[in-house]
Amino acid sequence: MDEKTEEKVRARNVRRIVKAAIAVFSRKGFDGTRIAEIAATAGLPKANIYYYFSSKEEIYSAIITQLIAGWDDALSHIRPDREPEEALSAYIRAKLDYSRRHPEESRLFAGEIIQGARFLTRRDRAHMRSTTEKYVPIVDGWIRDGRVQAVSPHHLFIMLWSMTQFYADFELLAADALGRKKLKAEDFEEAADTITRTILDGLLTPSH
Amino acid sequence: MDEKTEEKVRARNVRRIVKAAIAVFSRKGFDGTRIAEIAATAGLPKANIYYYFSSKEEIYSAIITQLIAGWDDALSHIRPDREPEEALSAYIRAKLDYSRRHPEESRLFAGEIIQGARFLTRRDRAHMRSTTEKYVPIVDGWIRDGRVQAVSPHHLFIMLWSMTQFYADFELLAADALGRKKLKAEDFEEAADTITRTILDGLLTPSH
DNA sequence: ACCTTTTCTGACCAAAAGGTCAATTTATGT
DNA sequence: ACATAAATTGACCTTTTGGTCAGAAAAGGT
Repeated sequence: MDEKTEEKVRARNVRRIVKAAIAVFSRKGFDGTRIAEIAATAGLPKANIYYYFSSKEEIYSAIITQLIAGWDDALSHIRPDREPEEALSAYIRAKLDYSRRHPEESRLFAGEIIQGARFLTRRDRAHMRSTTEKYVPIVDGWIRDGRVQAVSPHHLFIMLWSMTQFYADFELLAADALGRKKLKAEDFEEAADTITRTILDGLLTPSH
Repeated sequence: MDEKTEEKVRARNVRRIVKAAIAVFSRKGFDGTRIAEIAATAGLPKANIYYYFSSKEEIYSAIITQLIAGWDDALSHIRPDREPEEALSAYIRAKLDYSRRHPEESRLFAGEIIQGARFLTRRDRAHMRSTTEKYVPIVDGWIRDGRVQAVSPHHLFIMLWSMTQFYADFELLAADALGRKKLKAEDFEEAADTITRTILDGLLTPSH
């Protein structure tokens, strides 16, 4: 093995292929993606792709599952058993930050959902569902304690999710609206501020 | 002509084809769509499609342009030179209502943007841009008059757009989150209420 | 009735794309 | 050094697909 890295050949190539696949799938969608293009991007001959993956769908599904796990990691450090103000503000920032740093994965996933989640497994869906449900009682608790207005936690999460995703998934529209060619880090900053301020002001009960 | 309708054959078939194409494109995306499937959905032989349209791209582009015009119509009756409360609340409801009634077009457009707006013409983009810009000074005026908090109008529009689109574009996620199989009209109602209340409470200055 | 224009459609084609395979090369353990 | 397993790859196959076309059938006008 004359490679510098100690990494096993298999692991390295799988990683290369997945990375290339994310780039292509996110730009072209599942149907628009050509295995030949993934191969070219990864710098491998097409047949070699099929040595590691048995089909286009297998690559795609692997990416989706890995991506959902990534979201968990990104959000797991958020401890919502804190002040609603802090917890929500941290959530918004973390989510927006994740969208900014992983726009390709974000778009890939968005495309998958828009087209009916053809390859999203039952397990993946259940996993997402249960993650949401974990946070619902916390918000309900805040409402019971009179710390936040009585809103549907589910709709609240949908609102937060939609706004934070938008800047990555529809970057093109957001950039157009802001008169930019491409979004900058400061645009994400301003987005976080605006969302946080508006939502929190609207949500927190006057007494706080 | 032994058809009952007075409609010209050409107009009728073009309409049929476009309708079928919207259904298929929205589910499969541009690359995933097969002309044969559009033909089958429209109840016409494939070759007949090519009598009316010269390529797949032509059908697709026609739909996109028509769709953007539709948005204008849906939103033109909103007169934002009213109270911010009324204007924004009407905007949210109209936009959400449009999303609910035209989910296919909505998703078709979302897919197009996510994949880099490959077929969105310069004119279409400019048109969208200028529509946004038309509303910016109004919000700025509200801020100057101290009626709403000082927020970036652009980010505000992005927030409104993202939330109202979400229920159509990512209906699957929203339905999962709400524990439904498919969104009902009442879910859209509740969404409108939640969004309106939260955003307005956060936006309006305390004195109002 | 006759001519012109529009519409219709089965058959066909070339290119593209997912996937296969057998033969070869490279790594690994002993 | 040798044997076995892992990795590589060009050539190839099959199916799919966007698009074409020539001739037939309706429609429309006079």
